[in-house]
Amino acid sequence: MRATRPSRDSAAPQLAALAGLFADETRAACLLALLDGRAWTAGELARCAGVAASTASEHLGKLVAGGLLTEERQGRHRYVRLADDRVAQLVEDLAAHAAPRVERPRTLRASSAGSAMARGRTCYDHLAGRLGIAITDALTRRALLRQDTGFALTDAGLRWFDESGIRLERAGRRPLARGCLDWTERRPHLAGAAGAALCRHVLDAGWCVRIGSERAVKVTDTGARALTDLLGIDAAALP
Amino acid sequence: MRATRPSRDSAAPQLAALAGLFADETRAACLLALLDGRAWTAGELARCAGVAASTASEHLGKLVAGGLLTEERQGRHRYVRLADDRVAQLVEDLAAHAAPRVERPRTLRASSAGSAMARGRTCYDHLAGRLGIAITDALTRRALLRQDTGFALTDAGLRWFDESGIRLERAGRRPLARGCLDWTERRPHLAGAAGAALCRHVLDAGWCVRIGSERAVKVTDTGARALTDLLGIDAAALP
DNA sequence: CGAACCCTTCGGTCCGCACCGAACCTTCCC
DNA sequence: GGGAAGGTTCGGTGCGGACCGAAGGGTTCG
Repeated sequence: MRATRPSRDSAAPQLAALAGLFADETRAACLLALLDGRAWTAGELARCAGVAASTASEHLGKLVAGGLLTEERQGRHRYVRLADDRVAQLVEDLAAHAAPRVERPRTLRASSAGSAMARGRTCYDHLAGRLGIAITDALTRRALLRQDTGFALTDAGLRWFDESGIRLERAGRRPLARGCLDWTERRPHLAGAAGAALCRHVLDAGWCVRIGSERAVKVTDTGARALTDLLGIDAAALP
Repeated sequence: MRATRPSRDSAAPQLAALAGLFADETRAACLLALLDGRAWTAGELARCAGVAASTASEHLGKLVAGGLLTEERQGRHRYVRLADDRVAQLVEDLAAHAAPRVERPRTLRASSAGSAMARGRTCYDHLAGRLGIAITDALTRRALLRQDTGFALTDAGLRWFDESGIRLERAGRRPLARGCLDWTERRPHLAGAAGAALCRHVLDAGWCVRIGSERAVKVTDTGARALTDLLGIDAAALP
């Protein structure tokens, strides 16, 4: 048994316990998969992580008990999803710090498979990849978003969301705008309540569609026109 | 041996490995202690964490190898500090997520010892506690800092730093302003390059002094006057 | 009702690792 | 030079936990 000194205050055990939830390859793989913001069944995650169903079940139990996931049982299925945007942010932050290297795809096949994700994808509940960066940059160029002194919408930005018919959830403690480091672009894209609202609108309006059942998304023709109109994004620059 | 499925991409092992560095009580205690931004010797950290010197040495080796700490050897001493502000932010984020409870001090002694920290302290390289919050609020009230649509300095805020003679480091990729969740106040205070510059100035100008060798700081009389002049902070409201 | 399916619980195995004390190295000081 | 102090390396110990397969409980569907 280890000595408990007074200076070892109560924060360290809690920090270690939280980190311990991430500190397993299988659980990490589950959390990364769940970063798409959707609910997965226990079996899907087990296959995704490459472990037996019983093993995955135990891991999910720990993640739920630790407050990182919420579960929803429907019939014989157990759906789990990330508990909230704060957890998603934590996973993103850790992943961004863990993978500081820019990976060059080795083969043509890997390159094209990866590039669908690199072109555009969802990151929990907002847009990422070159698409997310292009939108974030366009907002910044039009002085709707301010990145030089921090990360915040401007008054013009608030008006733009209002005039575009994108309703912002200003309730709750979630920040309106937040920078989220993009894995592939290594630069921040728009996250927070505004990023979520924008992503929802873009998907609802049919400006973007999901590719298969993956996180990758692609811009539709309507979407390209709309983005050009609203943000002056050059259609040729869109992924 | 576990099967390595294709879907278990390269990110999960890296994420798990990084989290593993935090997932030990002793290492967590070291990282939290190092959050004061200063360099500690291996022996100090060993005593702080309540383990043998040999044990601490091994832990520090792992943290350095993992890129979380940098070391500097001087004579027979081994000084370690957090590698950079990104690491500090990661520790803060994890700690903030791990300790969602507000702890009520049990004894009078603990209360007074704790309240020095609660009144004002440094958090890596910026100010925290009620002092940090008071300054952040004052900046916000005077429209020098914008928190309602994200977290960024305003143009007036840039001018204020310039006119106050607080030089901002705008080089590097570090954001100028960033919100850092305050442990004791449960609200964000100013971090980032601006928070660091402000903290440095406040200490250099003698507006605040460190209490003993701890993280806690207290406002001097000169400091109280200066803060009232510059930011309109009510001296009575200062900790 | 029985079969197929999804998930969980339970035993049991095995590996990793946090820990300590002892020995050793280096630096500093008398 | 000798001794003290800070730090590291090395064996050895013990616990925690990740894993699997088998068995069992619900749920759905034929």
